[in-house]
Amino acid sequence: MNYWLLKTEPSTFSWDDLVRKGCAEWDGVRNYLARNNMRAMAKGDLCFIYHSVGKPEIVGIARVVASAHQDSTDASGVWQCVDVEPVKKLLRSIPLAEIKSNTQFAAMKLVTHSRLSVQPITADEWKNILALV
DNA sequence: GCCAACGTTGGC
DNA sequence: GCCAACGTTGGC
Repeated sequence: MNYWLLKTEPSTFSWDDLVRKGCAEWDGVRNYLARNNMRAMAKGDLCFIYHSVGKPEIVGIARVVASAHQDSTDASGVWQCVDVEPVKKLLRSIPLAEIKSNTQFAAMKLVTHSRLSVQPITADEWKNILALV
């Protein structure tokens, strides 16, 4: 099983929106690297949901329920998305500042490639983030 | 195929 | 609101 981080602007689609829907297409991604990462995602993989803009922080955990398929918001057929469902909200959101200030996360894509919206997370990073909660 | 111009993302 | 980082576009 692999781990991932999904970024979203809460004003567009927030953690609460995901909980309300129960299951959602992670659509609207228009970046090739992010798309390739989604293609590598398998059913059952776990993802951190990260809120960008405003209050940057990791807010919850979601599970992949369908691997990459056509993005229904894209007519060209170029873009794909996965389906995710909420697993649980973190008891305490982990702010970006806290991740940046901790040297054990220096190699995280969130730090080194801050604009990538779908990122792989290593098992160690996953475990260490959860240890902060 | 290079690179300048431009648009977007997203932290601060 | 500013600006750095980065992706994309298009002229040559």
